[in-house]
Amino acid sequence: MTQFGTFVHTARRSLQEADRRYSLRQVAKRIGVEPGYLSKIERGQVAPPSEAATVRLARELDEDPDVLLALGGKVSSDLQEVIRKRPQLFAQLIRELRDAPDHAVLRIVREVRDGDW
Amino acid sequence: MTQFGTFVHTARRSLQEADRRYSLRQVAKRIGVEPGYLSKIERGQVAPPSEAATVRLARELDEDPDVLLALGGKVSSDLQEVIRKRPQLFAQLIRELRDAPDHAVLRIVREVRDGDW
DNA sequence: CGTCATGTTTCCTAAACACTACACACTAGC
DNA sequence: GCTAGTGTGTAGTGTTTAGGAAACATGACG
Repeated sequence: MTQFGTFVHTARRSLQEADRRYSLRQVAKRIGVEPGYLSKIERGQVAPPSEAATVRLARELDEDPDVLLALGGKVSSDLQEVIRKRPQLFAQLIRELRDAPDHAVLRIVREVRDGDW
Repeated sequence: MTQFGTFVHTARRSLQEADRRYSLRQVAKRIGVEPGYLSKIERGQVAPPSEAATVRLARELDEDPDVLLALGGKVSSDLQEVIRKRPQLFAQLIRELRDAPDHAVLRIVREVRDGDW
């Protein structure tokens, strides 16, 4: 699970090259955690942070929150809520799509967005 | 969150009417928890149990595990795993379907099952 | 009456989670 | 050389999760 740390570290360093406001300390301050904690996160010395902190971090680093949450082994609670409201329906759908290729899922997304229901 | 307890209690009582093997104590024993604990669960005196225990309970009471998990405020970890493997794709899909009517989602499920990708 | 079996109550806890506090060592720039 | 800023190491904290143990009260029935 050090995927998370590496990803964050890399993303931050990359931003830091161009802008020194992306030091570990400053990022930590902006997302509201202690520097020592962020340091440990980046080096995988502790588990990925809470959902809230992960989302703040993703925003700060201009990364997709859902992706970062996934790397942290989590699923956004608003997605979970959608599923919990109609568990049978969504459980069925998601299991059905487990092995579907990306393009098939994408086609469905578009189909739905063009809202023909 | 006493929805969970009430649901379990009602389901168990209903089974118990026809079959006295569905006493609280016996069910507790079969799903591997202490009677006192199940008692508290049914009366909402404690939070819903872990995913594993919830699934065992659902099976025992012949209820849909996904539904019972939902009542307990959880989402099955195998569903979460599917999402975590392709977070952007599934996050998009699920958010798109948040307000879609049941029949629209069902149509998609069927479409996918008839696997035309 | 005694003894099962039922559900309930009280008290306790081990482990995991999500962090903070603070001192330390290094370096970069003026 | 100083100081402002950088990242790191160690230790400890409060909270939540997920229950277990054991005693208690009630009723059924043989």
